[in-house]
Amino acid sequence: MNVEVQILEKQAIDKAWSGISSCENCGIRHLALFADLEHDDFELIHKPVLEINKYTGENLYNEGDDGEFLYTVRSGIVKLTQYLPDGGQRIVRLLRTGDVAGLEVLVNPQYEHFATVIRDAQLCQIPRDVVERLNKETPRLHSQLLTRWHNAVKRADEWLTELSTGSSKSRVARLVIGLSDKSDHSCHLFSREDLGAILGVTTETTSRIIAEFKRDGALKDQGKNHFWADIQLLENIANQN
Amino acid sequence: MNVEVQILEKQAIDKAWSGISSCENCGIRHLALFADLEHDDFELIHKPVLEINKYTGENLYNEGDDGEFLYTVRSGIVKLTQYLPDGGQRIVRLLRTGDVAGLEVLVNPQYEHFATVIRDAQLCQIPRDVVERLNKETPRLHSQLLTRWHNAVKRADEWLTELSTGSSKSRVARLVIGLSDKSDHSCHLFSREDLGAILGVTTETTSRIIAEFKRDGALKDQGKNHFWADIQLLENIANQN
DNA sequence: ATTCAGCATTGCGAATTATCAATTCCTGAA
DNA sequence: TTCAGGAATTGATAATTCGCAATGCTGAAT
Repeated sequence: MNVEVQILEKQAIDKAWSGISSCENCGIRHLALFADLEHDDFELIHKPVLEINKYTGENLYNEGDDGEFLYTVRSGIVKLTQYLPDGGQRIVRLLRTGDVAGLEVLVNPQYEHFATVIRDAQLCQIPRDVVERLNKETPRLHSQLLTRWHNAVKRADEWLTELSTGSSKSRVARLVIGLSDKSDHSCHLFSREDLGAILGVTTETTSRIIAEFKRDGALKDQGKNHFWADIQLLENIANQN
Repeated sequence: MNVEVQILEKQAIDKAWSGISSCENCGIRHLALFADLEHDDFELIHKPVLEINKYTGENLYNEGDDGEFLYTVRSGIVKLTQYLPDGGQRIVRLLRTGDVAGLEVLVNPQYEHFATVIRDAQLCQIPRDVVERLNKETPRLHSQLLTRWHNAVKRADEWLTELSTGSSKSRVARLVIGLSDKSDHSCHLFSREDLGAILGVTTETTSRIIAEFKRDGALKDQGKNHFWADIQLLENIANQN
């Protein structure tokens, strides 16, 4: 490697430290893929990691696309969707702060879902090369990767047992609980359509149930899909019927 | 390490090569966790890997148990089940030849499912220590582990989109297709109860639909839950309605 | 403040699925 | 071969959920 290239890379690294994205000093690093990296490891980042903003409704990538980037969610929420041949769709996971979208491209070159922002998000766009290189050169990424995968499976399993088992009412209740902040009872929901696609239930059924929760006082509407949630009551609903 | 221990270990390794379980010469190694290991790596196996037989209905481990072993499925089928607080149960995955049960103990010390044999199985019982040691000492296990996890997620996602979305009839059809051997149209099903727990549907509904498939000629009963399957017809059923 | 478009809600009849209770069918053991 | 017990199937009815259409609500733009 010649000197010029070294300088360019050094600059890129400096930039990464201070400007566009300073992975090493990242505020959410303890949550992120690079949590365990050490100072020297960051020098292996030879391509820029961009910090990007995406707004509700915007798309990160499509199933089948060539997977050039991984995305770490800094804030906001991203949904991963899959479609059936007959057009049926299903949201298979929600990604939140610290989660990674597109992990699969480390194993397979194509994305396996449609990734769409459903709550304004700040993301780190990490070139696949960078992660592959780190994965090859430092063992400190391994355990994070294993943990990530483990987590994805665990969540998928929970999704299945909690959100796809039982009556619609129980399932909506469990979902609402999962989207609630237990400390202050606040709850920010998505469109009824998305909620339905998470639960495998029609938009109307979801709407009816949420409207019922409102009438029963399990949810109090505060506008813009913000609610106050009676967690206890919702848990009762979730565990019966 | 003293000489005696070394000898014991050497014997254990020899045994592993020839007797109880010869991982290096394993007939399904290309499918198994140890696929990429090289000759020297096998010396790192310091505890015996047992080959065990389990019969339908037998249990491998329970959720919450201390995860002492991982199990590679050599033949047969193992179901992984999770329970809801309200008693509802859901089969979240089926493991077949080459799959590993209990991978999660590499990340977390407790099993996350109930693992039960639902078709007579031959298994390799691998002490967690062994895998952890290999994971530490040889990079050749990493990619297998990542691939395994990736696979588990992929399957979980498919399970969700294909087996938990759409009408019961479509879902039963998709499940039957998935359990069919496309080359000879043979299909070996499980109890209606297990099929129901896979699909999140009652035993009776499952039974009715399968009985209907039999009447329609989509399935031809050959006794003991063996069937001949009209894949094409089943696919039509799966993709409509 | 008004308007409009996109969601959310609701009503209603149809279709699906659950539930409970028989029967019938198999299968493995005697 | 017979028999007992578990599993599968079926029936009848209730409960749930869907599908479609109509209506209501909300927030952003004018």
